[in-house]
Amino acid sequence: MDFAYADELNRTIRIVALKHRARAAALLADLGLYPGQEIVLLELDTLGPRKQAELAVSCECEPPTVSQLVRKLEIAGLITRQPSTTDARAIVVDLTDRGRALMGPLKSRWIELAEVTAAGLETTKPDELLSVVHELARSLCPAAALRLDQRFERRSECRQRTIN
Amino acid sequence: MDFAYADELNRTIRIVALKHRARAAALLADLGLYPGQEIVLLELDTLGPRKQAELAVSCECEPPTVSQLVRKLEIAGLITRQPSTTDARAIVVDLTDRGRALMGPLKSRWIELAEVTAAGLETTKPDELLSVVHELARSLCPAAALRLDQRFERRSECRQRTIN
DNA sequence: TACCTAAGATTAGGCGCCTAACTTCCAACC
DNA sequence: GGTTGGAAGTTAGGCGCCTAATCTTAGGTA
Repeated sequence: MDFAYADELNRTIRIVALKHRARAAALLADLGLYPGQEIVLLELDTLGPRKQAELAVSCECEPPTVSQLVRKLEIAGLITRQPSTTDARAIVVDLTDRGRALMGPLKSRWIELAEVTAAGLETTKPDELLSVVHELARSLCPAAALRLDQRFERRSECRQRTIN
Repeated sequence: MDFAYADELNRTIRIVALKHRARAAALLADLGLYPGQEIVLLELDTLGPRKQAELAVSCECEPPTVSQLVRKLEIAGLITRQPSTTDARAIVVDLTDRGRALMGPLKSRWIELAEVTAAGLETTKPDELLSVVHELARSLCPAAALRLDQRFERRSECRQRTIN
């Protein structure tokens, strides 16, 4: 691979990463959330109460990160942390009513973020976009991509069919 | 747009962002660099000595960020900071010999990062990959995408031609 | 000349994210 | 039943990145 291509690819991915996060930050700001926290909330909403260790896996970040995220979300009154009844080491995290009440607005911002992200597509179709980004994820972290596959099983099957 | 699509798109982009940065961190670690610093060095190498304000623009980050990056790179002995002769407010940053000596290894890691990133592509061709990611950048931050266009003028013209 | 807006840079403080090191507890094994 | 290896969680410290506020200087205008 030549340097020019590599440079452009790396730079562009970096910009997408930076700006996607910045957009998220702007959209989440008036909910009192910082980017990263929304993942935890969305996770708890769709999968139910979970131990922090499980959250770390499904949020694709390390235990210390989830530890801090969860602490601040608890202070904000959006989640509860209760020691597990079956494992004295584990802590089970769940949404509070305030947290659940936030999910509506949060989900609509989440959709808005994706819309803004895909708004400038001209030659690329939505399915193709998802396919390409997903291949990137698979390339950079097979384990994470696999977890994404499991989560979005039906859609990814559809994509497989249209590709083959 | 439905929530399932938005969720998958946002999550996947987030994972790509996280893992791309993690890969960069791993590759840069034994050069004594942290991700973010390489951009400054690459910038100085290709564009020559520049004021911090200019670096902030071309590195796509804010002045305080560049201020800290530059301070640490100076401590590391990779760059110099000298007050501008024409503007008493400005500081001109340049590579030292040690910094220049690092560019070879740095560029090869940069290529390696892009190779790893694109290694898992099956159905997507390199040009298509760049095109899609670039459309994402354009969508999220037109100004940044425009600056990328100027930087990689020839390649982006080629892409335009193959698309139209 | 004096003024005043804007630009360049820094500091302070906060966020997510990481690794390394530590504590507590589970569970399997001798 | 005591021992040991690993899992869950936290703390400490460091990184890039951000916004807001501050200071100094540049450069046009009254």
